[in-house]
Amino acid sequence: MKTVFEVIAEPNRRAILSLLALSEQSVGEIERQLRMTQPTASKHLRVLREAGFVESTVDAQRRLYRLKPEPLHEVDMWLAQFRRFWSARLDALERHLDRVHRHLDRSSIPAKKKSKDKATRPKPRTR
Amino acid sequence: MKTVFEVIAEPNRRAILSLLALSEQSVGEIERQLRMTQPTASKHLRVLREAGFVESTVDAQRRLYRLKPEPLHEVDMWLAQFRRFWSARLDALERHLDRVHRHLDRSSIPAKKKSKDKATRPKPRTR
DNA sequence: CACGTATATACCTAATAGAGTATACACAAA
DNA sequence: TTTGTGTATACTCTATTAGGTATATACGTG
Repeated sequence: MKTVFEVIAEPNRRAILSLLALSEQSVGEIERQLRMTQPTASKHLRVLREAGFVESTVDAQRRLYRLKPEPLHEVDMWLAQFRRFWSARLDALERHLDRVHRHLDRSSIPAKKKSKDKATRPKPRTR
Repeated sequence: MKTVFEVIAEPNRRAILSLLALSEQSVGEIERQLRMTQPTASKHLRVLREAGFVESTVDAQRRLYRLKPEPLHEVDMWLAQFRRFWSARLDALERHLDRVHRHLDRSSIPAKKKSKDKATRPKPRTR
């Protein structure tokens, strides 16, 4: 079975998920709103269902699909390890580390964050 | 160029990103830690670089790669539309809506959240 | 310069995915 | 039962992708 990341790599599937985030939809409604053929919609829904992103209930001839959040939550948790790189709180931390760094350098000229100061890089070496 | 979602669909690339979340690494360090051949590492790094996930600086023969957060932030923002499905705050909202719903139904027996009450579903129809 | 190290790239191949078309199946209305 | 509607699936075709091997390029050392 596909990983959650492979599942959301496909644009039509992401579109279906966004649609289902608004409300449950039948296959036909999805087809029409997203301008895809019926087999294409059904096939993507199958992938989403098998990966746990959606579930369906029968309503006469129709199948009503709705979102199940677990796999998306999993993606969210994977992202956790990177959040400090863009959260506002890190900006503050970075500024703090910059200040400390400049202090340790005893440089009177305030260094830019992206300083290419040779001394801070590991020595070239041969293995 | 690949979408951010296609980029992170590949497990080796996700592993590289996780590694770079810890600290910048040379190609050789990535190869060894993730047990991939050198060309494989270089090729994945190229994809990551072209999509803006990483940047590299030259250090003698080595290239040091480090994370750039923008594309991952983009994924995070895409997820926003789904967060209400798993956030604690929604649980409260759902309970609230359930209460309201039961009240409108004038049902004396507390209905379960997943009630399959026919009356709440759209009528079958022919187009 | 010759040689070793680090990385990038070209080329080939196998596997896979997604679209399209046709068809099967389930249900409902007449 | 016949017919129309809604959905799933089988089959085929094409394009893309990732890995492997070989090679090119850049740099450093002696």
